[in-house]
Amino acid sequence: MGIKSRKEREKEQKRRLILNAAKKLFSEKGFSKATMEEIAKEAEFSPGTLYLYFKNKDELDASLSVEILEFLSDKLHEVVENQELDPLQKLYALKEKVFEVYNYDPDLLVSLFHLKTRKTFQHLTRKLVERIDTLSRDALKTLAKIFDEGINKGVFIEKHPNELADIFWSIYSGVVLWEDSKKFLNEDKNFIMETLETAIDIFIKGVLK
Amino acid sequence: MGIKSRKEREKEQKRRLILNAAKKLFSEKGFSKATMEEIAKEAEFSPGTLYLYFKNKDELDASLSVEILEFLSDKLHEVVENQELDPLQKLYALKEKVFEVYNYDPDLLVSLFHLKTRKTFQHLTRKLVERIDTLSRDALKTLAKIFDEGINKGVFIEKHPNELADIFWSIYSGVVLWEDSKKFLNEDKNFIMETLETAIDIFIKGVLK
Amino acid sequence: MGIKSRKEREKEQKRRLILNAAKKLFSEKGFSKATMEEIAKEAEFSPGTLYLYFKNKDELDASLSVEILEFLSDKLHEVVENQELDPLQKLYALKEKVFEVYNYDPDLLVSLFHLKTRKTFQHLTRKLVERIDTLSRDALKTLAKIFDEGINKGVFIEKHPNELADIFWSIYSGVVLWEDSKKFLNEDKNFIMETLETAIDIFIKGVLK
Amino acid sequence: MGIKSRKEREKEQKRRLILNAAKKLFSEKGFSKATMEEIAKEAEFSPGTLYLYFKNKDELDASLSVEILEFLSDKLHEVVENQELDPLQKLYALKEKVFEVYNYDPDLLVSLFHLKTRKTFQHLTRKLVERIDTLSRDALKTLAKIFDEGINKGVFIEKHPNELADIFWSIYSGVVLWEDSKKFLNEDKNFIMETLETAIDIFIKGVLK
DNA sequence: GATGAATGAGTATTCATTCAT
DNA sequence: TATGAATGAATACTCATTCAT
Repeated sequence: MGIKSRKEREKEQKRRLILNAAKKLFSEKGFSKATMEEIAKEAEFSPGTLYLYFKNKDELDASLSVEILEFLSDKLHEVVENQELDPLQKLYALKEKVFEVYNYDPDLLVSLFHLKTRKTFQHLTRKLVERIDTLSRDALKTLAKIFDEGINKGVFIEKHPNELADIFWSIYSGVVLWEDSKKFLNEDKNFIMETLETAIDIFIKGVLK
Repeated sequence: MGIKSRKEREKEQKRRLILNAAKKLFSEKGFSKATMEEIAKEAEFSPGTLYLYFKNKDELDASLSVEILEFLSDKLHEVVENQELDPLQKLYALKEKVFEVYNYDPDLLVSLFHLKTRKTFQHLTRKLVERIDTLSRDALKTLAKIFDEGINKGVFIEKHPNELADIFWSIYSGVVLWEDSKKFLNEDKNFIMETLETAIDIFIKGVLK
Repeated sequence: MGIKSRKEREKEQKRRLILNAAKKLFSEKGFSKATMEEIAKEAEFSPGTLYLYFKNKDELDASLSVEILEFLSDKLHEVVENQELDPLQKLYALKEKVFEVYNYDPDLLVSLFHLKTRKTFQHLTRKLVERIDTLSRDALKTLAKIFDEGINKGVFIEKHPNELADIFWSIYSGVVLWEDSKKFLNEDKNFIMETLETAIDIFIKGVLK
Repeated sequence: MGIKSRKEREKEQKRRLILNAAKKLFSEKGFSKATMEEIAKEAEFSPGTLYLYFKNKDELDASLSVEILEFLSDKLHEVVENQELDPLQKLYALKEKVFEVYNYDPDLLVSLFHLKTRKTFQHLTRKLVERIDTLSRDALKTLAKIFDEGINKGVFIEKHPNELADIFWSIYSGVVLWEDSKKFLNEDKNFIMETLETAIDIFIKGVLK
């Protein structure tokens, strides 16, 4: 960490331009229907350039997920490592972080889910698969720490912390994906924030002893 | 309704064979990566035959969702219309139905979700779009009735019944999709039932006044 | 051997149409510069159809070589198994067969050489690689038999029969490839037959004791 | 001719580095499958630099052939112009030269053959095409001189000297290419020298009156 | 109805070549 | 000179869909 050359910074910026273009098109049209040519055009590069930064389409998609997981991971750590909060407060702080993630980019979760529902890691470099794996586990472990602390202090119901962490995450992603999907059945949209808030409140009430 | 000729029954059976093959492959590999040829082979038909029963790939996929929604709708009605249960009992009965659906076919939900995240209904017949829309709304309305009753009787917290119905459904699908996706990160699997049970219990505790 | 259905015969005919188109274009423009689309057009099929008969471009090329090797193999066996000929007569009969092969299709050898100079069998099915290997070895073994017999009978110089077979084959392919290549330096062409005849005569004189 | 500035010498050295890299990769993978980037990496230059020394890929390839032809031409002249040798001795001296060429660089011939089988000179500068043409004809003419002398002195069989020169050359290249190609069918390798020696001995015996 | 061979538009990917630095 | 990032035309290959049998 520390000083990066201008070249490196420029390279990273271009990488991000591509990732942003891909995120936009993947969440607009889905992974399969978004073409590399469109993504290139959106990022204002030629198709060939995409392949200087990403091995192939799958790798571009997966790199997107890594970005998101890294962002989530950071937010989770901020909460867990805040010494001034008790477990319940951490749960509420978590809710705020969840909103923050959603506000930062409402499509993040949808993009992430594309990876998770894709059944094959065949075309990805081993390195990338390992990074995704590590980040995923780390995020859940961090989440589980909060529940562990709460259970130990007798504040939360006695359940395995991992299971609670899974449920918290399921609710988060379930709500976002569900509400997001309703757009296409012509429902009013943008209830996501409200529904999410209610859902997490109900969850918090449910896990209290 | 009423008497169907043998021909009609045979036709329906074949339709179902195709739908089952499609369900299997769509949930295994996703809509885009499953090919019509594979589906045909799985159903023991030739590719051309699929087009005698379904206008195109999108329509096959959507018809699948109709099937699932009809199944879910039936289960929901059974619960809601059972006069002998109070709202809380209905919630627990609902949990049992959810398990029933999952046991009947663990892939149902994954397949349904494919529809919901598809971004275009362009290739579907109007009739089919309307049927999906009606079934979706009906299912949620039915679910909302339980919460409405519970709120009116002062058993559940005061929230909009639709919102609670959405959350219930989000949790259900969120858990299944999340746990399902973990398989690919080499986690132990088949925790779905347990996690689902805990999640719904927490939810029920959370919605009680 | 045996009865083939009309379907099978038709399929084989179409396969041959494609092989002929490929042979023509590969020897005209070389493997890399001949496109699948051109080959399809030449064979009066659509590009997709080529892939119903051959897994990929490499496999199409290799199948071409198999054809040639099978033809050569047949001719060689005819000579070797002719009981009425002594070794020297067989060598002259071989010369005739070589002309026959060349007359049957002057491009055969050039096409075959494309395979031999290609460095990777990676994209070929194992089955095809094995077939090529078997045919190649068999052809050489058959050729070696003639020399073995000649050496045993004291007619030919004492050298390893395999080595003589290799040299015979080298001369054959060397002459054809060399004379063929001269066309592109604007030399008069079609000396191949004459040069080949002289070369083999010199060889035969050289191997006699 | 004469004194070259340091600059010029340096330039020539770099040119040679590129040619060597190209020779290696062209004979390993063939012209089409060897990429300019690989060649650049092998030569420890950047891709752009290659274009400072060669107009394009075809020109690089053709320049390679010129190098080889010049080398071969030198060796041939050494033999032909040696006044102390009679025709038969020249033939044997030629055999030694052939080994010398092969030992100097076993890939030379394979690379040369790439040029000869290339179907288009379109992308080459006229100057280069003419140089290749001149060198090729000169080499053969030189070779033919030996046979001419041998025929005139009544030592060799009565055939057109050009034809004998062609056959000599065919045998040389045929053996090398053939033995080289066998590596890929998993045969033991490095028999080339032995086979070549036997082949030329048989040839010499065959051309003697 | 059922077949499955044939189609051909659509797309990911490669790579010779250029050019701003 | 030398670089190497960027280009974009070229092309192998796929797969939903059709239609003659």
